[in-house]
Amino acid sequence: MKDAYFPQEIEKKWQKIWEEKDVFKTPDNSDKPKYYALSMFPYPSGKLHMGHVRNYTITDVIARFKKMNGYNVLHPMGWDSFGLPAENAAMKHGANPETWTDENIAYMTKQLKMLGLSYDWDREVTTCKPDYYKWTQWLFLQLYKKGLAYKKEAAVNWCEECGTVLANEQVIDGKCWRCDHVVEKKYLSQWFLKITDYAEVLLEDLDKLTGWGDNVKTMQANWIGKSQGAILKFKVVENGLEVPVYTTRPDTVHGITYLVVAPEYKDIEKLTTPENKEAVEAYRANARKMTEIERLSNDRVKTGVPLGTHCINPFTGEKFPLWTADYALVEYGTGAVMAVPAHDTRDFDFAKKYNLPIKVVIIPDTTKDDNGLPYCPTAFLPSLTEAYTEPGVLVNSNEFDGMNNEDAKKAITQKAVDGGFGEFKTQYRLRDWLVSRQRYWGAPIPVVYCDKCGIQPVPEDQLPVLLPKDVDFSVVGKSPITTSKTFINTTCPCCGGPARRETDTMDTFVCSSWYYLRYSDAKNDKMPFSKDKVNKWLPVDQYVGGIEHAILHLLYSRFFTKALRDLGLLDFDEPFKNLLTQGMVLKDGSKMSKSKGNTVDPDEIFENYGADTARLFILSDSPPARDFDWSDAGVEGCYKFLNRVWRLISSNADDISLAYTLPSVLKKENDDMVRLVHIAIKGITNDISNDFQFNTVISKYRELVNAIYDWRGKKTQLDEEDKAVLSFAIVSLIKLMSPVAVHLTEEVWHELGGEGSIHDVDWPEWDENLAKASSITLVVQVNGKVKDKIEADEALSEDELKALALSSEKIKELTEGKTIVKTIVVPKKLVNIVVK
RNA sequence: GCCCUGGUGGCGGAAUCGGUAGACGCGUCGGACUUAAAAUCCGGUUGGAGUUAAAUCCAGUGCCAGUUCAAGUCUGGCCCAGGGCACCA
Repeated sequence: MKDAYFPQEIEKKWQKIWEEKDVFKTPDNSDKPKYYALSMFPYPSGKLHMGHVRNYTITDVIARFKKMNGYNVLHPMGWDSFGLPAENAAMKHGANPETWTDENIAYMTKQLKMLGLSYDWDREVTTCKPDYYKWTQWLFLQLYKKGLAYKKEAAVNWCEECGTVLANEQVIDGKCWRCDHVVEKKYLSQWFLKITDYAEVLLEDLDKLTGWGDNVKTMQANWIGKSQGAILKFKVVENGLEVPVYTTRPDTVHGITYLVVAPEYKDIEKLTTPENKEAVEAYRANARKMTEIERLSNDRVKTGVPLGTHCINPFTGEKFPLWTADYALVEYGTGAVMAVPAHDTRDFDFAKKYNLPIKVVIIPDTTKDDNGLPYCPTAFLPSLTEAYTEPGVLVNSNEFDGMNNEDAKKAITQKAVDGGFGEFKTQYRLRDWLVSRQRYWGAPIPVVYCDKCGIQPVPEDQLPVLLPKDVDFSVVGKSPITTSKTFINTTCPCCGGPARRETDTMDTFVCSSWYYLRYSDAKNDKMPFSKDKVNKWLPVDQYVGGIEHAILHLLYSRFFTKALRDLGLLDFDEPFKNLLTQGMVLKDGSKMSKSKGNTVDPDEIFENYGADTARLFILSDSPPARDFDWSDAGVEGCYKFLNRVWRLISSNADDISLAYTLPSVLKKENDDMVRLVHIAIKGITNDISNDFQFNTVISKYRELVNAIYDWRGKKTQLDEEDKAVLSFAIVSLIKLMSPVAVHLTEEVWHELGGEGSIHDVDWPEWDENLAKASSITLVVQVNGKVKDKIEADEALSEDELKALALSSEKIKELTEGKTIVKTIVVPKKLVNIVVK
């Protein structure tokens, strides 16, 4: 065995051998239980970044650990390869998006192999290849036939920079998620997937996801945004029309003093009197001009204009005016709001500004005010400098006076139901998912338009609808796909007459909403996947990826799984049983990014230190879920550690044998060493099993290595027993390290005469009786403070421990002349003497 | 404003059940080896008091209370940081 560690040499060698010998193939049929470990697949942007390295290393170690523990592990990889960057690169360099993408995939595949990841490459999935997007299109058609995909004219988010519409989830603070360009509203006819049909079940089933973090579940719950309330309908005095409002506060209905409709409200013209028409039109025109960001900005002063018409409150018979104001949103609820300034901060601000009346109908739930006088609404009113939004009891509310406001919500809505002017209503914030994109590099939406027959799905036997190659990427203001001479004109599948193809492609998030299913049966050319295989492998046992997909990809995938279950394509209802959201990789306290110039190129690390160092380091300093601060010194430290491991083994190689036999009775120092190995096996196994705490796993590698060095350093010559102990320690160490330092351990395994691959051996086991020190350190406290530590036999009884503690000179001194009130004994650990 | 996560040395972080706070590493300081450097090895490193040196003592896990023989850990009330949602009625 060589004296020095040459990672570059051994890593290349083993990567080649593993590939030749198909070490990481996953058989579909096996007696072992299945385990599906999955990393979020990457967009082939060009090169791997450290975030990828972290993500894939975490999943790889999990996959290898599970394999060594007797599971048949599925650990695949693929490419989320449709999307705008490829198209932009094509426009910039005059290349084809496909060529650009293929080159990137080839380069990144090489990098993934250099990292020593245990993928079954036979299951590779590439979303931009026709053999994959054929099935994306097929699934779209199944959704269409079920009424879950539909086209409608709607106000949609438009990014001028990207030249396409965006889903709500892709608009962050009013800006495009990809390019940060301000998003505008446009009225366009677009394709949607009906995710709102699943709003309730997507929310409810979050409870089933016990293997997900609360942060992600809360984000999804907030995004779905369920609220319980009522629809109340108000008759317009002037023309008899009805204006329905959605409210979560039906208990405040007696306090309505005006009503607001959004500027875009559909019936707003009918609700406006001729005298007010001009002012209302001007206000609406102004609202249209404003960007979403301006309109939603929080500190904006509220504005509005009266429409001139009035409604009657069916509860009180009171007449109140209608206004339009842009603090009412057309897309939420009914687009109209009942205003109760006394009990809503927004209405309060508005009423103050326009001098509208404020009527108190809820007061704090107490019978006396600060002066000991009974509360009354008129006394409460002058003190009202802001809306009272807390719980309380009703006043000024006829028969509901004195009722608790929570009870009143139900009672008042019930009265509206009985009177025919209202209903209970559950409202969600979630909108349908806009999936059409006016771009080239995506899966074509498989429909055609016929003047006679309307929208027609492409027959399934004509799939895939291939992307045309004869396109001009230099066009501005429209999708390159529209420049194709061969793509657009086709025949109607229904009447055979002339028809046009849909030129929009699908959001890439559609492609990525089902890729994890395809891995179970990646080469199927009859179906997206067979039901047997998908049911066998899914759900994913451990999914690992970035928190940035907390809503987007993870919500869409959950929706897809539920929809495909309802289509009968699979039998489970959640795709990802356990989710690990890894933290970001930081450098100098901020996220690695090209613009900040603080990136570290994985290639350089592989070249200078080897993949094993990179793997070890990326797992070492922080728990996986937390952000990880990259430090060059830290990399250096991990490299030194691997060298230290190498030297430990190479300098003792002649004394290590894989076929060792440990005698049952050992010398004291050898017994202690064996115990330390058992402690390490137990600790490392538990740390991996328990939330994948790889940082402590690695600190335990170091402790074990330090202990073996210490033990060895005390011996000048080794007898047979010593050699067996050394062999046991070293063999255990390399097995424990094999999921992380995949190449080094394989090399050492073979240098020591091992057969096959260390990655096929079983995970070491520990003996519970040996996984602890031979004696205990008894901690002696006086009044809860540590005062002495005594080595003791662990077999001692409580009374013996107590006696031992009291026999300590130190304790005698401290307790002298004082009364021992109480003595607490924690077996095998601690004695606390309470004195006065 | 609401929700989630977190707050421990110079730094990353460790501490199954409430039971030795600071494992392991980085950095740093000192030493060994060397003509020298690198590499390697050994030792110190929470703060304060104390001592020639040690022993030893006191304080200490964001803040304030509480429960307990014992609190980083449990309870109540705050403060701060990061993230998510938000004129959503």
